[in-house]
Amino acid sequence: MHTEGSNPQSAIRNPQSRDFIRTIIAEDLKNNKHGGRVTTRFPPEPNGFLHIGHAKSICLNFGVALENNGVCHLRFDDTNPSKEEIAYVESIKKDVKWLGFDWGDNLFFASDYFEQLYDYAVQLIKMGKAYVCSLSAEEIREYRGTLTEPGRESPFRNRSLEENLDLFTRMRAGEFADGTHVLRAKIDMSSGNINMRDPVLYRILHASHHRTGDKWCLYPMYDYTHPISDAIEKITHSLCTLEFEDHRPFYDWLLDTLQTPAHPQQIEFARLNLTYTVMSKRKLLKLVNEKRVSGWDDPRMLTISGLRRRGYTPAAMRSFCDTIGLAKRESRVDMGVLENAIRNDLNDTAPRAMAVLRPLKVVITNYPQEQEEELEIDNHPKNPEMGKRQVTFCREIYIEQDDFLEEPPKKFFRLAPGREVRLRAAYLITCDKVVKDEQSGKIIELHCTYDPASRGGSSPDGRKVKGTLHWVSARHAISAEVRLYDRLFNVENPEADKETSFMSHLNSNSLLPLTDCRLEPGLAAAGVNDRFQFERLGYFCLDSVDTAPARPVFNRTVTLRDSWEKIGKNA
RNA sequence: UGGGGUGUCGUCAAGCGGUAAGACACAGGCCUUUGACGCCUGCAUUCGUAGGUUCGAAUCCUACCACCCCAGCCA
Repeated sequence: MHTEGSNPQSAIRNPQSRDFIRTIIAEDLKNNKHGGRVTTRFPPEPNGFLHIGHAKSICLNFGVALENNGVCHLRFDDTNPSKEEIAYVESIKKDVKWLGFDWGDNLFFASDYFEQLYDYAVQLIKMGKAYVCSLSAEEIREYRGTLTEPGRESPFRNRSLEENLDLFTRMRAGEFADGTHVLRAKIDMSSGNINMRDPVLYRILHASHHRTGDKWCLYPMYDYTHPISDAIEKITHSLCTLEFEDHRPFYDWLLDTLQTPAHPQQIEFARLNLTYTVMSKRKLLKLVNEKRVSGWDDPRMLTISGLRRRGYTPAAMRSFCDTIGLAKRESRVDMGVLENAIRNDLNDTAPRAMAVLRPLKVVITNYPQEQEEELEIDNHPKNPEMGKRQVTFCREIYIEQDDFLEEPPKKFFRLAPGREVRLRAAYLITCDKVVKDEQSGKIIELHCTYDPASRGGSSPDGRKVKGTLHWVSARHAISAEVRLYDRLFNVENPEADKETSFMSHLNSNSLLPLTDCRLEPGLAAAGVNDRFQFERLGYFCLDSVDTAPARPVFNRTVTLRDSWEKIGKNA
C-alpha cells in the first residue's frame, strides 16, 4: 500500500475522553493487574471481508494498545476450514494495514495452536472434565434442553478415562466419519446458561484447511479455541461484542480449569450498526453472491475495501470510530456521522477542481471565436500551500444543467434568462437567449454575453452577483464517467422487519452512472489515491477498478452539504 | 417460565451523590468568487416508570416496565 494510512499515532485518542473499556484498563494498569502490560488482539475469522464494524474493533484494540504502550496482535480465528479462505486473510491484512495499524511480528493463527489445543483437550479428559459424546447432532440438541428447561446428561457422559482417551485419539487419527463423535466439556447440563451445558469442544471435519492442509480431521470450536489462544498469547484484555457475554462463564471456566499461565479478561461492547445499511458478513456475502453489488469492494458496500474504493481515507475512518464512542447499549449510528467524518477530512485535504456532470453548452457571443486565455485559480480556498493552477477559458463552455432554469423560483440565484452570474474565477456572464430544439423543446444551448471588465470573476463596479457557477471549457475539457452513489438501502433499518427480507429494501437508485461528464483537463493526471473536491458538487476519486487509460471513471465519495436542496425540500 | 445484558436530547454519547459535556441532525443569523468551508445563537428544569434514602440523586435502595442476546458439531 501507499503511505497514507501509515500514521498510527494519529489514532491515539484524547486520553480525557474515556469509554468504559479504557476506564477498566486504566484501573487495571493502576493496580498492576497484568504486570502493567496491555496486550489486545483483533481476531477475525477469514471467511469474508472486513467492514466498518470491524474498523470499530480494530481502532479499539490497536488504539488501546498504542495508548498504553502495549501491543495488539492480529490473530486469525481459523477453526472452521469449510468457510475460510486464504484470499480472505490477505484482504484482512491489507485492510488493517490500510487503516493505519501495525501488528509488527504479532501475526498469529489459531491453527498454529492446534497441537497445543489438542494437548489441553487431552488434559481436560484426564481431569475428567471432558468426554467423547457419540450422540448425533440432533440428539445433542434434544438433550440440551431449552431456554427454560434444563438439559439431560448424555448417556456417554460417564465413559471411562481410558475410553475417552482412546476414542479421542482415534478421532484425530481419522477413524470416524464426520458427525459421529464430538468432544464435550463436562460442566452442568442444568445450567441456566446454555453455554455451560457440556459445550462441544471438538468436532470431526474431514476438510482441508487453508493452512494445515489435511493434517487434521478434528477441529476445535471457537468457544474452546478463543480463550486458550488468548492465554497462549498472554492477551490481557480480550475485547469482543455483546453476544459473547453469555460465553464468558465458559471462557473463565476453561482457563481456570486448565490453570493456564495467563487468564485474560474478556470485556464485551456493542457492535456498530449504521442506518441505511446492513453489517453482517452473511448479509454482505448475500449481496455479493446475488450480484446486487459488483463485489465486496463495490463502493456502496460499507466494507473497508468498498469504502476505500469509494474514496474514504483511513484518517476519516479512524475519526469516525472515535466519534461514535463505545458502550454496551445497542444502537444505530446515523450514516450522516460517517459522511461528516469524510467531509471534514477531505475539506482540508482535497484540492478543488471543476467538473460538469450534466453539461449544458454556453456560447459567449461577445467573446472572440479564436481567443483563449489562461485563468489562475486556487487549488484550495483556505490553504495557499496547495498552490494554484491554470484553467483555459474560451467562447464555448459547459455549465451544469441544474444551474440554469428558464423560470427560476424565489431564492434561485443561478442562471436564468436575463440574469447575471459569475463563472468561478472567470467572468460575469448574462444570459441573453435560450436555444431550444424545435421538435422536443429541449434546451440545447445558452447564448450569453460576458463583461470583459470582470476578469477573474470580480465585479468591477461593485454590483452584487450572488450566484457563482463552476464551468469547464468545451474545447479543452476531458470526458469521463462519473458514478454517483446513494445509500444502498432505502430504509433506516433494513433488518427491522423480520417478516421481510432486508433485500427487499435495496435502493434501486444507489448507483447512477453519468457517462458524458466534462472535467477540467488537469484531472486527466489523477491517480488512484488522489481525491478531489469537484466544486459545488462533492468529493470524488478515481475508481481503482474500472478506470482505463484515457477513459477515467470517478466515484463520488460524498456530496457537499447542500442547503439549496434543503430549501427545495422544505418548500 | 431459565440465563445474560441494556435503558440520559431526533441519533450516537459523557456523567460514577453536588445540581445534565460533546458530536451528528435540526432551526435561525453572519460571512462567502464553492448556496461549500468558517463563525455566532438556539436545541434534555430532565436522565424507562413509580416509590424510597439524602440538605442534595441520572448517579444509592426497592419494585415494576420496555428492549436486546442465548437452545450451531458457526464465529
